[in-house]
Amino acid sequence: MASDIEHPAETDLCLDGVLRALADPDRRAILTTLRTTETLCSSLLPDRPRSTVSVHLKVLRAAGLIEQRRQGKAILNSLRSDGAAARYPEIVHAITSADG
Amino acid sequence: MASDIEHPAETDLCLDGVLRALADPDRRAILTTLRTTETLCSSLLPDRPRSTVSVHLKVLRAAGLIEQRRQGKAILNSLRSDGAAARYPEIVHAITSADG
DNA sequence: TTCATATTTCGTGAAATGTAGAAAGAAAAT
DNA sequence: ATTTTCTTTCTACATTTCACGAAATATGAA
Repeated sequence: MASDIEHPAETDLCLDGVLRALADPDRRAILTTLRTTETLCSSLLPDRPRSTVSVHLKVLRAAGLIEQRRQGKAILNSLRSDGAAARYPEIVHAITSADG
Repeated sequence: MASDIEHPAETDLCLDGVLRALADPDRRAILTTLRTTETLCSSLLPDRPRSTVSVHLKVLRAAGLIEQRRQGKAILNSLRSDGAAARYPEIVHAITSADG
């Protein structure tokens, strides 16, 4: 059973989704972490339950901001360079480099 | 009775407020209009009741994105250059110039 | 002051979002 | 096949957000 992780095409992204995804401090914190390291779901936001972090990651992935790929049992999360960052380069760069 | 319109100081602004204000299509449409013309509340978003537009303007003002000043009976809305645009220049510029 | 204009606030309901525990899914090791 | 590990979905609930009409406020004119 291939557990495909769905990543939207760049053309399916919309500014609204990107901005709503970015309008949450926890999700921006996730992006800040991913800027320097590929990280597992369980390592991001240690103070939140896994299910909560998982939902945040789903929002970020649907917005085209991150990429998730399975590696063994775990799933590696990283910034996605061909998605929102490609379609709205200035916006994504400005916000993800603004720090928290 | 002076009805002061409160504009937050630049130092009181926060990224979260700015991004949440920008994460709404109607509010971004307002900003797009204000980019070229000072406009009355009643002229922005003709398809929405005044009360709704008024709340959007309040959110934008609290985020430091717009300035409101009374002129006679009406209130003129314009982009604010010393607020969010000064504190988060790249972000605000990137988003407000991305258009819809 | 009374009236007209322009906007804001209030009260309410609908929709979206965030949180979290429990159960289920996916992959590797035994 | 069973167990273990990591993650996601399910389900429920609380909070937030948004929209709208009605009433209230602010200003200028008659």
